[in-house]
Amino acid sequence: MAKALTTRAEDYSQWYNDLVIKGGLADYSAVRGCMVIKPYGYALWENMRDQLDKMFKETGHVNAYFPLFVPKSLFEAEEKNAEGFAKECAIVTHYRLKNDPDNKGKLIVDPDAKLEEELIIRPTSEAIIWNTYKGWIQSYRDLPLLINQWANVVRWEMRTRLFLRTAEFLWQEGHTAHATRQEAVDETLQMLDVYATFAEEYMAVPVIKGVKTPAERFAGAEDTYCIEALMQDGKALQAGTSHFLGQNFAKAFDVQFMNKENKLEYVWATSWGVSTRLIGALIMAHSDDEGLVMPPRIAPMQVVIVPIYKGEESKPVIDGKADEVISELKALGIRVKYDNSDNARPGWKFAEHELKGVPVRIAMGMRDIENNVVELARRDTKEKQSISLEGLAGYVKDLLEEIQVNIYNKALAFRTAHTSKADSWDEFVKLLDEKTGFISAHWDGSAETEEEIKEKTKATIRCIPLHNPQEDGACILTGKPSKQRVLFARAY
RNA sequence: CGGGAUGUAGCGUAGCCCGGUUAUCGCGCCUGGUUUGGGACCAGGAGGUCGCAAGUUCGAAUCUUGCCAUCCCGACCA
Repeated sequence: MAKALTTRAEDYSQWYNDLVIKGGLADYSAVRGCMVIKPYGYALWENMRDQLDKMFKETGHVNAYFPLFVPKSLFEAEEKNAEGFAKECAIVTHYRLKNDPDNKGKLIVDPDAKLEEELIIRPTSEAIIWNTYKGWIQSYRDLPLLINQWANVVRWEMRTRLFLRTAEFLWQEGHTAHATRQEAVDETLQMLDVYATFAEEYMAVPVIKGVKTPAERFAGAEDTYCIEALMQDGKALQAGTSHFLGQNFAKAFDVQFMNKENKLEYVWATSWGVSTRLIGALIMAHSDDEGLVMPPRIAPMQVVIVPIYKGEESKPVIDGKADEVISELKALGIRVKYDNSDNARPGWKFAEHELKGVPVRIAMGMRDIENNVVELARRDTKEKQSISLEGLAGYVKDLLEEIQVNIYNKALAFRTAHTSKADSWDEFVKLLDEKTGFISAHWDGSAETEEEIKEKTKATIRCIPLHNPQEDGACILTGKPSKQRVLFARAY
């Protein structure tokens, strides 16, 4: 029991930290508020990224790259956007160091190397991108412009948490320009669907699509759409956002195009992004007290094979059989690792791969080979069974799909069990404290009420779900009339 | 930036109140060997600016002051 994990019940935050660090995904770095993504965590991110990238390309987008630095004058061009991010920006003021004359071996900032204009390290790239788009768009023939960027951004957060909120994080940001409002709105909703599909079908995390209230809206957007996921501690996590930016950025950066009628018009814009925060969502949605649970479709390792040697003479026999199984699995496109390292015994390897969340484990010893079987264990249910070597690869392929579906259903059942309706303030508070999760309740639509509910309970309106049924009701706080329920939760 | 706590080996820790040989223990690490069906065992070994600085003292991990860092709770947030 060398690597005992903290359990969910003992300390949820510690459990999460243990999973990230001991599961080998990431670690704290020497830089305050930043993290190091370790190879296993990065492999997971690469799988997620590749799939998302494929989906972006299928919907007509291309990738490009824009500068890390945003001159302050560009940054401040769209006022609301600038104001929204101003409090969390890292700023470059100088471009040179020099030897400290008073302290040998130390460096100081060279006061002669002060920049005339400060550079903001991008907290998001709207400003630099729209400044660039201005030069790319003249005619309706240049539209739509559908570009995505894979990048890092910096937001100087007060408090950080691995994957969920770090000072620097990896993400993708799509920035599109369209000739009409409708086209831009359609794009915004299309990308929201892409995110929801990715979350549900690949990450096995059920999400609710919705629109944010004005108070929760992205700085500079006309509408912010989001996908909201529920974590096992009953808190919600915003897993992705898609913004309809209207003509705000076009006007701020003077991006106009000549339409078919030979008239100048401002373009319509969207932006949308998901980040490494998705990894945090994945961890908290599926993992258990034994460790991570990786959804097979994006798991860095889908299958691990552990040989169980008995005496030197068994090694070539087992290795030989394992080689056959590995080539069969690989032929079906399955990511498989043969863990024949000699520095850990089988029990240690079992526990280690459970901690890392590998969906399927195959154990092979002489006993199995004599009977033409292997021991197959699935991570999601912890079930073990003996399976014939005949047709094993096909069986594993089907099993991986079954596991994918099963962990999605498990997460969905959890969310269903933690989604309730509240029709009075008392009921609302009670549900929030005792049952936790999403609470569907009436709200009078005012920012003041939203704020007061937040102050009293720490619960925020996560979203107004799309295709929300309309029904008459009374606001849980003020009793004023309301036309629809909105989704409340405490959130990360 | 406000309130609270904590800094001892890669990790987790004892010692501190009440100053006194060579700083404790576990895990991990290295070497050799025996092992391998749920986190092996034996033998040997390496690893420390006790967060930093100053002070008190014959003597400081221990007491005092200052600084730094981290964590938790707020505010902020993908």
